[in-house]
Amino acid sequence: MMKNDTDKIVTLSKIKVACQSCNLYELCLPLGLHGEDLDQLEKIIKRAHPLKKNESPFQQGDKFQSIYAIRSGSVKTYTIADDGSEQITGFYLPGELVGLDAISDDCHPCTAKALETTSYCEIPYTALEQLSGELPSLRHQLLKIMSKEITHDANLLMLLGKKAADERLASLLLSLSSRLKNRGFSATEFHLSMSRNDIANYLGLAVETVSRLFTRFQDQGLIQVEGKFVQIIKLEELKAMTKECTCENPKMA
Amino acid sequence: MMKNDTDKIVTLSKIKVACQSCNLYELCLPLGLHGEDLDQLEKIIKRAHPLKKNESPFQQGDKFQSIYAIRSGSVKTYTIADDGSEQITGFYLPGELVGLDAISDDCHPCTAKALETTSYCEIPYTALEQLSGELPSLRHQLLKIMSKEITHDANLLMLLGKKAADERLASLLLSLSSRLKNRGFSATEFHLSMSRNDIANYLGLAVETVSRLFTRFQDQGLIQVEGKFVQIIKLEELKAMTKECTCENPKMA
DNA sequence: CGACTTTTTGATCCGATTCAATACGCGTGG
DNA sequence: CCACGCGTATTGAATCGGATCAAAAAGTCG
Repeated sequence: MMKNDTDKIVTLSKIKVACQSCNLYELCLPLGLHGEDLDQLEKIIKRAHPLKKNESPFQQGDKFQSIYAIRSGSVKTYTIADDGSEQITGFYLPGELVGLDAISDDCHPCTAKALETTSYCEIPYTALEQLSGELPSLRHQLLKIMSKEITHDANLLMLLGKKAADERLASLLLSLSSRLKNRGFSATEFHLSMSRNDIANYLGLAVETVSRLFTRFQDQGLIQVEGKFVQIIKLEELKAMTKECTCENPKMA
Repeated sequence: MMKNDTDKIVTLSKIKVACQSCNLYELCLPLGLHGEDLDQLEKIIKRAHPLKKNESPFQQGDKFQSIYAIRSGSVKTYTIADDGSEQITGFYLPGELVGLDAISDDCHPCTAKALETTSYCEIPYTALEQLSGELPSLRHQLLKIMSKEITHDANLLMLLGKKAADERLASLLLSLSSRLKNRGFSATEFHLSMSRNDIANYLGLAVETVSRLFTRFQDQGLIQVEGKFVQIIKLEELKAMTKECTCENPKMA
């Protein structure tokens, strides 16, 4: 915890530190690598300057070169439709990989943008793919992470497909909570780096609805909100909310 | 085309035929393999009896063993919530891989069920992962396919997140059309193997809405429907529908 | 401090669900 | 072969949730 905050002020010398000594190395790219394997991975990873808020590591349409591992901060990814409207496709927290969706077409299908000051590592993909041929554990983890992304998306699909507005917001809060928890942060108190607008966009709701929901959740004693800070009071009730409310199809076996 | 239909009647001897001589081998698992590489892949693939309608190659919660490649027919995948309601997460057509979402947790997060008589190949995952360490082209394709699944899901997210009912149905029809086209089938005339109920469930709509939309699309001259047979008349207009109707957020840069 | 953006709150409106009923398709058995 | 029954699909009318429109309040930043 000595560096959650200090992390934001990164000097060049600090940046050059190797994965081995990076305090986040077991979070970011949780590849379960050890010893030599880790050495090899380190060789291909580039450490980049931290992004300032609203800066982008890559833009929609850019040629695909690298995967990005978030070390601290957060980013959102979004696609822009022909008419200029944007759709947020995901929020990424420390320890998560951004850009996996670019592998198939060799070109980024979305733009990533920092929601706050964000430091990350860049992993050239060709090298990663090649290296994964040599290291079974790396290969295993990489496939696993991609699979997780698929599962995650599928869940979200379900969420957006048939969930009511309140269930959607509850799901997002729970998702953030559990992901932060996995990375060693508090599961019940955290800071929303994204705006209400971003949340609304992501959940497929109007900003007004999101705002009203936050108020309602608070009135119901489920959470405590103060601007961007959220405290989850009744985790279990929130969970129940996302599950049971499947008010439809109680017919089929 | 000598086997689209005859395919459904598969004798044991036919099943034993190798990938090399399988007329679908370039569709199913489009891995771009040749010669020896293909030989090696063949060794790990199991051919299974075709599924009859409503049969399942795997159930939600089953231990993850294999990936399944559809050769003919189609399946749906769905998850069952605690309350028993089901959410369809995808439809899979010939040449597509089912079960990739199970890699991360080593257990299938959804059930697959045949929508019609369906033949498939079973690919033991451990062997596939290991083999992909030896064959760069296999590794490359596998990652590519998984990435595509992620992109696909993300698109769907966008669709369900903020699209109106008509745009959703249009998107589904277009998705089926383009996927069938890629596999050498007609892009404009096809058979919907899933029920209206399945479609509604997948798109997050009420059955009645789906039904009304089919009628409306037909009235508008966009498609021709006759039960499960669909003919797309105005492909371009359907496409336009899914794009432009992003009536929201015309504000942000 | 003042201009601008983000968030909240209120009132109205519309699309999609829900409820209800009828039509169709298909397999079974008379 | 047709009658029957059950599941699936279509169509109509009423209701409700969330979007939209409008405006005030709270942050943000130069």
